[in-house]
Amino acid sequence: MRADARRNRARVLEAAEVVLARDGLDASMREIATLAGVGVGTIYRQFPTKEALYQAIVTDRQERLAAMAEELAGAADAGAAFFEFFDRIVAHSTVKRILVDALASAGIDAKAGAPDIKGAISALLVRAQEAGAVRADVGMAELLALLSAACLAAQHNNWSDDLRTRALAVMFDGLRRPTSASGA
Amino acid sequence: MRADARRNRARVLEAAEVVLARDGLDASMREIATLAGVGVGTIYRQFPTKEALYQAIVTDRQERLAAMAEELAGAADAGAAFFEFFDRIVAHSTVKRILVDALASAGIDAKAGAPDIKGAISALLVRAQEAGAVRADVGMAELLALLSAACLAAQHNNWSDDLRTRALAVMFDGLRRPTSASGA
DNA sequence: CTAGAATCGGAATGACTGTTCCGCTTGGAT
DNA sequence: ATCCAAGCGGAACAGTCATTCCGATTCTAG
Repeated sequence: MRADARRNRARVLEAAEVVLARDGLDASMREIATLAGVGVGTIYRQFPTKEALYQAIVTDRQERLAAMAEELAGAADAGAAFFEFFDRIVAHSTVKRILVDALASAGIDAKAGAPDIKGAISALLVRAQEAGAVRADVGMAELLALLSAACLAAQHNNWSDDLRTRALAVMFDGLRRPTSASGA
Repeated sequence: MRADARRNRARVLEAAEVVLARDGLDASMREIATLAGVGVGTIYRQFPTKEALYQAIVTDRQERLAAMAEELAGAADAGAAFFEFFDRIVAHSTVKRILVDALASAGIDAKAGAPDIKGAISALLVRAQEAGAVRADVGMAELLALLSAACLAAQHNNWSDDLRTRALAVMFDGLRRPTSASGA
C-alpha cells in the first residue's frame, strides 16, 4: 500500500467521523470527500460502499467502547464503575450520532464481528450487583434498553450536561432499588 | 370546498399517517399519494409542502395527546394516572414514529400553535407529587427527558410489550423515591 | 342538462444522491 | 533519471426525491 494511499485513508476516516457525527446516515459522500480534501473516487478505492465506510467507523467505536468497559471492570468500586460507564457513554452520544446506532445495533442484534461489548457491559453489571449497588432483578435487556434510551434522547434532544446529570440520576435511583410501591 | 376535495383530504391524511408512521420523515410523497389512491398533485392542492403535511399530522396527534393527559388528570388515583399516561405514550410510540418527534419537539421547543401538552403533563406530575406517588425533586425538564428517551428507544429498537414494561418499571422506581445512596 | 370553475392525475422539472469510470498524476523500485 | 502500476480527481450516470404545471375530468350552481 502506497504512502499517499494510507495518508488519504486516515483523512477520509477522520472527515467521515466528523460529518457522520453531524448528519448521521444522511451525510453525503461528496461532503465527506470535500472535507477530507480528496475526490469521491478516492473514498471508493478504500471503502466499496457508503455502508462499508459507516461500518468501519462503527466498528472502531465499538472497540473503544469495549475497551472502556473492560478498563472500568477492574475498578475497585464496582458500583461507581457501573454508573460512571453509563454516564460516560451517554455524555459521548450527545456529540456522536453514530455511537447511538452502534449501541442500538449492539443491543438489538449482536452483529457478527462486533467486539464483545455485551460481555464487557454484562461484567460491569454483575459486579455492581454483587457489590449491592444495583438491584438484582435487572438484566442485560433492561440495562441496554435504558442505556440506548438515554443515548438516543441525549443525542436527539441535545441534552445539556446539567439535564443529563439530573435525568440519569432518576434512572440510577431506579436501578438501585427494587420495586416496593405498587406498580402502575 | 367541493365534496370530492374534502374526501380526498381525509384519504391523504389517513394514508400519510400510515406511511409516515412506518418510514418517518424519509417517506415519499409518491408513496403517500399511491396509498391514498390520488395523484401527487392532489396532495399539493391541500398541503403546500411536505413539511406542512407532516405538521398537520403532528398537530393532530398533539391534540389527542393533550386530550388524553387532561382526561387522566381528573382520575381519582393521581399516582396511577401519572404512570399510566407515561406507559401509554411509550406504548403508542412503538408504532408511531411521528409521535416521538412531536413529543421531542414539544419538550425541547414548545412550538407555536401547539396545544398545551406541557400544561396537561405538568398537571399530572404535580398531582402525582402531591399524592406522594412521585418524588418532589423532579421537574418537567427531567420528566420530558425521560419520557422522550423511552419513546425514542421504544420506537428505534422496537421494544416488545414485555421489555417496555420491565424497562419502564425501573424508570418508575427512580421516579418514586429520591436519592439516598451516594451518586456516581 | 349544461356551462364553467374547481379539482384531478401524473408527466416533466430540477436538485439532489451513491456509485462508476477513465484520463491524468505520482510514488518508489530500478 | 526512468518507468509504470497504483492511486487520484471529479465529470458522468442512473436513480432518487419534492415540487410544478397543465390538459383532462368531475362536481355543482343555474
